[in-house]
Amino acid sequence: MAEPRKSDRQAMTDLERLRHSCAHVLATAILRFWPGAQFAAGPPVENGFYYDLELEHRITPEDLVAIEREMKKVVEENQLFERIAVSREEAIRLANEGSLGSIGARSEPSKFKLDILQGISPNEEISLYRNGDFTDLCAGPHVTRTGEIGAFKLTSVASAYYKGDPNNAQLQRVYGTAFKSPTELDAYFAQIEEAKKRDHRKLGRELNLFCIDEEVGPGLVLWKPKGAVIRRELQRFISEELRKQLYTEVFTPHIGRLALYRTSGHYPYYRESQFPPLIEPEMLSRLALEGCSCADLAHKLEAGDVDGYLLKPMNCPMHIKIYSSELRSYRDLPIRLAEFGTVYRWEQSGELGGMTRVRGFTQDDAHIFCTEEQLTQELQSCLQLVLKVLGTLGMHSYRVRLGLRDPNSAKFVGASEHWDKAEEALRKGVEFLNIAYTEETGEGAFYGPKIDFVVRDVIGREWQLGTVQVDYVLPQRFGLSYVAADNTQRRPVMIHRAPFGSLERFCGVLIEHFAGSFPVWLAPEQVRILPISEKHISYAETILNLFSETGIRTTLDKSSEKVGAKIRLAQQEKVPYMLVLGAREEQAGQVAVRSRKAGDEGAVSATQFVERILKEVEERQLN
RNA sequence: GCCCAUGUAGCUCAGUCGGUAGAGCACGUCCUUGGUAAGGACGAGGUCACCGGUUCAAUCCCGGUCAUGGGCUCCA
Repeated sequence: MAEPRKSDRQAMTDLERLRHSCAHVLATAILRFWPGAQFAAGPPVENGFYYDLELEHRITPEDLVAIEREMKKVVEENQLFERIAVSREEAIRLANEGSLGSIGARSEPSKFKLDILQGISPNEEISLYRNGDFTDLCAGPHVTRTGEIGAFKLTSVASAYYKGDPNNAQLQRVYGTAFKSPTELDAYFAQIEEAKKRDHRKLGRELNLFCIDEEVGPGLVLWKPKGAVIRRELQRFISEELRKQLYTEVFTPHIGRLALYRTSGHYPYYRESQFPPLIEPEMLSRLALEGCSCADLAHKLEAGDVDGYLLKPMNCPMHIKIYSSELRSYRDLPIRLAEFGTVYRWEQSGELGGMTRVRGFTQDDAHIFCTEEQLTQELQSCLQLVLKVLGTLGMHSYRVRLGLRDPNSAKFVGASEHWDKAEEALRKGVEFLNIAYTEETGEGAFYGPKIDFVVRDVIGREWQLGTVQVDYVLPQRFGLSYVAADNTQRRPVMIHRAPFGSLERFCGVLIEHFAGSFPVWLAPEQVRILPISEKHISYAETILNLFSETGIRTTLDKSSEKVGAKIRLAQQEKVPYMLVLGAREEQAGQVAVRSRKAGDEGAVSATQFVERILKEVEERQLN
């Protein structure tokens, strides 16, 4: 489940060593075209390697072809990779004369290499690697000769900031991949092609699940009838579980006063990730008369001189207000408020994509208000719920991340003793459930640590789905309290949790997980009736009515196509069950069952088949 | 937001070295009534993303905008 984290270079696998060496070959080839290119870092990555470089010329896809040809030559030259240990002074001297990440000395120093050198600790040995006439500052290791790189391909060029910091220089990043043999390379690309077929954006369109309309807005999902069925079934599933666990459901509006989010701290600290505030019409007119500029308005909003409404970026402040609307006793706790709450966030335009990264989404949200003593137990229940959800859907390839605060970052608020308690409670929770997890600093929410369930999509990107978070900060900011047994006012602790995370993202991942072939309980269309000819339509309608009355989502294909064509269409649309109805079935009162997966299953009585489907739905079978 | 690429019919894509466009699938009508992955004929469909420039003439060349895709950054 958990990926081994790439740490020290000595731990490089053979494949990583090969790919890292290929990055050097890439640099060698690029320098033959542009000797002045400044190289930064060129590590192996999950599916290949890249090398970052600064170069005035923009590398085009055509350039990649030419570079690839040149790389082939370097491989054919079968150059020896030679390790050279040097003193720090010598390395700095070479960097200053431009000889690192370079073919020979140059007029400009190797500035990135120089900077990297500065970061190497004094007790660490500094090494260079040379292949042919290309020398690079590099800890290695490498393959022995360039000829060992059996097969490679450059895949794309993108931009990246030096050391990932947007304040640094913007570099060009050339991506590629490499394998020991051409067979493996081909298999890799074939697998990518295969994965693309289950891309939720493609399937979402083909299966009419959802669409995103330019005029409605980027990152705003329209759930079409078939997608809506899936979403409704997922919501129903969650609601059932919540009822069992004594949650209560609430509804809250989509907008709220800016003041609310000032108290919570979402505004103005996260204002760049929110839709800008809505200003009351009267206020807007008055400001216009005063000749207020946009800059003034922004300033007034930030300073709190002008109020407005915010499209809600989170549900918690509203749920907090429901909590504080009554006097609470320790006897009432825990109070568990759940809502499928739609929130809006201004995600950066370059980050939007399909259903996995959107600007408006619905969380299967809930907030639990409890005493500190109840915290551990509640966290365990929440984590169990997430596991139940993922288990029911057969999703087993996820990793669990415990997101902690970064003590050096100003992003995190709240007392450190609260963070410690919260982190400890979460750690206990995952350990109690015996889940493998990794701890990552800086991955916490601003108000507290969290457990995230992270999955990968078809192109290997990671997405956070389910999340369980502990929060001491918001109860304090909103002055929440309950009356304890000793008649003192105590502060409750809050848990934020969402087993799906967001319905949009979860559905996107789910489409890919099932490759569009949803289990019966989720399938938008569960049964399609295929009469052999028009003569059998009236029998087909009888069957349709019988099925529809039981709540089974059934349709009838009345088209004048032959059964073969009807079957083909139903298969393409991934309908789990087809019922072929002709004279034989009509006479016997039966239905000929064909399943999406197993094909022709023979005839059974209609009621028998209804029972089978109802059972599969009831048990949420994964078939 | 940044870098690169892309934008032609509902979908997948051709095409025009500048003279306002084409295929397959889907869709509609008709014929066909066929037993487990494509029966046939005809037809309708496009301001070639949008705005501006160059030109006698722009879908094509140039500039800008928007959107999509891949990265980067960010992510409550």
